[in-house]
Amino acid sequence: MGIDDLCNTGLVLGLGISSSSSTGEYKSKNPAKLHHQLGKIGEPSLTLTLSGTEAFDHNINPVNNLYGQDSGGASSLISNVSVKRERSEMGSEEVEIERVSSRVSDEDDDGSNGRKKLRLTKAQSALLEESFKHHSTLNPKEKQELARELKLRPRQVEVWFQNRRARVANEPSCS
DNA sequence: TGCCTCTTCGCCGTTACATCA
DNA sequence: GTTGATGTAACGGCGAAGAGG
Repeated sequence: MGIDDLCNTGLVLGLGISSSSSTGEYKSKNPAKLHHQLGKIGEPSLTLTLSGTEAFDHNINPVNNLYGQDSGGASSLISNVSVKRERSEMGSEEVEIERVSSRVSDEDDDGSNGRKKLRLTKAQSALLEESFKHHSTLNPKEKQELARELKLRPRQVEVWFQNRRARVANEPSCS
């Protein structure tokens, strides 16, 4: 997918920080810490709107459907180890996700613990790309919002951004 | 004040899966 | 139907930095 494709998605994205912190100065140079602090200092807001498509439901690929989406954006079929961070990020909700996921894993019909590979839909990728254009890193709140909008787990959003940053780092600079 | 532990994050290298020629 | 190449989601480990004791 190229940038041109993104222009045709009809997606509208808004990102902003609704805090009174107008200086934009944070203690840490480490983006990780910066966003950690940012999450405490202000209340970043993220607005995602799908103006050109209906719900994702029309675009969900078979893999996504296989994962089963709930209202919190949590996938039901996830590995036992993948919830390590989200537990601490989201508190009780993530504990629930972990509980459900382990249940599903136990019931894995073919008995294999191999990971299923999620393929993001075009709409999901477009939204992530659009968000990435604004910020190559996400603070926890933005991550939560994005995950909710995309019906993905926060961890999946986080991984996507990680991989995306890695791709950018490996891309030859074009200008 | 300095040290230690814990927590959270991003980065890196790698693995594993899905798709295509 | 099989195979190798490619793209990428996901994992595990590591170090950095802040918070709290």
